[in-house]
Amino acid sequence: MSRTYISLFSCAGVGCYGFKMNGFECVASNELLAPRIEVQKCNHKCKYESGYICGDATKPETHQRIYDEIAMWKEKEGLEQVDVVFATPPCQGMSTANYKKTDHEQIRNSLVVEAIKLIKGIHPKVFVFENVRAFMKSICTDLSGDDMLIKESIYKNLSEDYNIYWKVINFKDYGVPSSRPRTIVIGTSKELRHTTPLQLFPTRQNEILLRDSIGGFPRLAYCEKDKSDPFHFARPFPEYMLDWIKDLKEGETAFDNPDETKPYQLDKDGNKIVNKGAYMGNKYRRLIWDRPGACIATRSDIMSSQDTIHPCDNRVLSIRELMTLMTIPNSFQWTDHDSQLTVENSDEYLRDNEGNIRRCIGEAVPTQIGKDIAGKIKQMLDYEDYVKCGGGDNANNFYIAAHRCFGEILPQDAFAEIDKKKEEVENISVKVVGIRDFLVFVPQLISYYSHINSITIDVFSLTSEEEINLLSLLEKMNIGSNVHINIPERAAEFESYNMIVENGKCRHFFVTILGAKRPVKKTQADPLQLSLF
DNA sequence: TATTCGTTCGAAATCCTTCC
DNA sequence: GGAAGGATTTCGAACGAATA
Repeated sequence: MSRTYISLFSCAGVGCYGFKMNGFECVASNELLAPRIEVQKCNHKCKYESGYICGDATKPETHQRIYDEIAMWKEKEGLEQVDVVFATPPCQGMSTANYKKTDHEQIRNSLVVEAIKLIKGIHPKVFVFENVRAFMKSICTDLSGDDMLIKESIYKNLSEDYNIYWKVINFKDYGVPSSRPRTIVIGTSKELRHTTPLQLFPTRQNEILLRDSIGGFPRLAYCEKDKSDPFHFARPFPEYMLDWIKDLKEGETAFDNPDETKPYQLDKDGNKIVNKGAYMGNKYRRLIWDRPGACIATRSDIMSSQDTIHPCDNRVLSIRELMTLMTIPNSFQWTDHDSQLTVENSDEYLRDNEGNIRRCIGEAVPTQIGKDIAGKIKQMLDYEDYVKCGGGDNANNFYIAAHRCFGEILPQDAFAEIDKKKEEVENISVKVVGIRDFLVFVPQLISYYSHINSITIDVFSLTSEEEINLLSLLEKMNIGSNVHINIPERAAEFESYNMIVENGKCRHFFVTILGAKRPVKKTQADPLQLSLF
């Protein structure tokens, strides 16, 4: 049977399309707005029509419809347990682009609580939240009725059953050609013996420049349409605005123009009012070819919104260009008759739907991110099944080793400290004291620094038995060519480390320690640790 | 300093009902 | 059937705080 998932606050299903590309079946998809559900239908997201659940997630009947759908799948399809719940609750209350947010946004933030409720009820093998950078630090009203951080609410309600790991990453570093800092929270059921959240995060990739992603698209003059693609056209705007933008170089905003070509508005008497607030530096601004694209927002249709102007044409980006910047494949359908749309017959359709499409793109999870995470989930769940059915368990990676040893991933306070430093490093050296600290921190460390040139880890304070077993484990493992693990006799006289991990916590971060010679203390490993090997 | 899954506002367009 | 008038939705542009 295919892998299954349920998506909550699914918008147009752009991120979910990545699940589909990995062969996942959608059991139920909940979204408030009907036009967005229609887009999902065009892409045949759900196997059954009843899987498209258009309704308010705060209403009990909406929850019930999701449970009914699961029950139907259990009966008809032999579903035992939903594999994934993928939730992307609305983020307006947390977005920093929304300066007019008020306290009532907390009500909307609390939609995340509906997702938590559903995850508790559905009990999937894995859950994934995707949201804006401030997600975990925002306040919600918890199931208990108390106001607390979303992070606290997630841990309070779900950490009993799930190992949880979260990171803020910028999707431009993960195969998406436009900037998009987002929080990813992944939880894996503690019933899974071989999977931890660390393994399911997207894989870091080199940045993709605007030139390399949309540079090859046909250039378009004012109001011109590409004859071969109805979604690639220069959206019309008033002709007088051409003077504002036609001479802009990449990265320049029309607000820096001389007075005669500054953006203006006419008042009731027909007098020009020149607009220039303190924060208008990215409005009426041209994008830059040799950088990744800017974050795609909901109002990509107008030049007065943020970073919407093409690097050299006098127009905003076309729908097709936006799709490319959000890694939405051309096979993704916005209507049930995409293939019949032509430049000649698309005007009416676009008149009615362009706004919706652009908003959907601006609120989407890039397909590539959904695809990457879904692919990793599938791989690990297949492995779980393989072992369960009697296949060999090679227990050959750090994540599993740490997982079995301690049963859960430690809280991430240590890594929050690293985040605070915000230093771009190419090489790091780490001293780790003791097998326990090694198993708890090194997997997270390697995951965190997977993109850098080299990670050198010196491990101290091992018993002879631990040392032999660790060497044997290392031999079997595939931990990446940038990771070097040594078991030296003692720290070199003038050795310096970027980080020392000792006594169950990271005590120093990026503190260079010269002459860090310490007595090697032999400790007795406890039976649990030994049983690992 | 640069950036951001946005909201608000007025105005225009569209929809809907009533009346002649 | 079509004009008038009101209700609702959509459109175009303006606009700033929080965060890193």
